Amino acid sequence: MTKVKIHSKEIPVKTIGRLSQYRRALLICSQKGKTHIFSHEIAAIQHVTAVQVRRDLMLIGFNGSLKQGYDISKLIAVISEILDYEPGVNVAIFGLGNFGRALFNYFHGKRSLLRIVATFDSNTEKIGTEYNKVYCYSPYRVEEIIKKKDIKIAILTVPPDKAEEVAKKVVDAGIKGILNYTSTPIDVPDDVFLDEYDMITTMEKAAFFVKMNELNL
Amino acid sequence: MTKVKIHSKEIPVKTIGRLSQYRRALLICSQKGKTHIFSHEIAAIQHVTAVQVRRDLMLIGFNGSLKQGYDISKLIAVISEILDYEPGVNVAIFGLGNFGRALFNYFHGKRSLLRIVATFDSNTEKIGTEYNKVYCYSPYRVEEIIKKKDIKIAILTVPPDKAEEVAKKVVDAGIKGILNYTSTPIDVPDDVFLDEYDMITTMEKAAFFVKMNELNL
DNA sequence: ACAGTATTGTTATTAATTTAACAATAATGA
DNA sequence: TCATTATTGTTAAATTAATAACAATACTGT
Repeated sequence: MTKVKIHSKEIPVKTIGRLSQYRRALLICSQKGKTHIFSHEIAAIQHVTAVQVRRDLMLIGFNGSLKQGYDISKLIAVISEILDYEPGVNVAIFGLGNFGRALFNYFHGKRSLLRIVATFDSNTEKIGTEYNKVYCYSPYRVEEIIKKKDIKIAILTVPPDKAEEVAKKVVDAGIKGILNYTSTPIDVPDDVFLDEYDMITTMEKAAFFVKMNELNL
Repeated sequence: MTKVKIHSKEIPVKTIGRLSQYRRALLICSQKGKTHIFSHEIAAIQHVTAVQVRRDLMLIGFNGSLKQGYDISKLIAVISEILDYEPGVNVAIFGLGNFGRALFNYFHGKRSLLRIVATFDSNTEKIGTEYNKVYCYSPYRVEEIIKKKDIKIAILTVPPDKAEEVAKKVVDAGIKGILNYTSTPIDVPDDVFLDEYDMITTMEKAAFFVKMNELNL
């Protein structure tokens, strides 16, 4: 899926990602008391080009004024209208190791409409405990809890050899979005959103560039 | 930077990333005793298309045989020739919170040529201690240690308001690759590799898709 | 009043990436 | 022997994304 329809207009998924970034920049500016902002200012904060900002905002039909630029609070509202989903989306973390806990903390309270409402781990010492007030369940209860708590997004930080199995299980239970942080690529049906971020690949790319850098100079 | 020269051929950076993925798939197959593999098999493991695999391998000049496909160990060797950098690249983690430690563990021992040789944290309780045998230094010693230990890649997991400052500092000290896991976008000179992964944006994208999914059905 | 300036909104162009198409090839088996 | 099959390697087309170009506009200062 590369494009999405909003107000009967096709919008690239990449634009959606940038809108989220723009909003973050806008929220910070808003907190500082700023009321208006120019495309090149947004661009500078999120290191994209000003043209791209204008293009993205054009796509969602948001207009700025020539002398003041864009009205920050209105733009936040419009972006939120697009991105947010009242009354929010419930999220669960699968695998409560270092990574899982780190993501939990990284996230905790940052977005009121995205709530981590459950965690799962196969370690019997963790099952039944609470981490930051969120209960840790046994893997046996995946289906039951996903349905009962209406969980729609799964964050996968399980060991690589468990990734596929867990992915299958959560999709069957009704999960509609997976963030896969294991090193195992997984397959999901077309109607499930999948993001896979693989740090090892990223590191290898970085190392490759270091090599290029040194060999070509 | 979108393309790279290898053997006087232009190779897209995206291909570099996929080569890293292919190698991982190949290593697993190799361990299972498999000696040859078809493009569609690699494709299935890493969920890309077979055409793309063949195209990527064409770009690096690797040939398979018509009936057996690609020789796994030779392909691993060729990819390693491209990606790896003897005698390895030294890496440091900046910010030894949950996230930093998680990345450390995730990584530890996975790639012998990519070594985490130092960590930095401003917490005085952590400074001077060792985490998994790797020393934690004070931020004051960034420049000194980067140079002394020949560190080339920085993983940033510091608080968002410190990201830019730390980035500037490490670039000045000679870092050539940054993996930025803070929520603050940073700017680096053209010759420094930068990867920014922002989990909040990703989550918001996932939530957006959940919303689309439910509204359109 | 009017030239100069800075910015938006939009179209056009270029670049990058992916997907499709297909000839070439080698093995298989009737 | 010769059609069938499965696969590679490569070129061509299509798609997607980013960049550039520029008219339109509204404000500023002279």
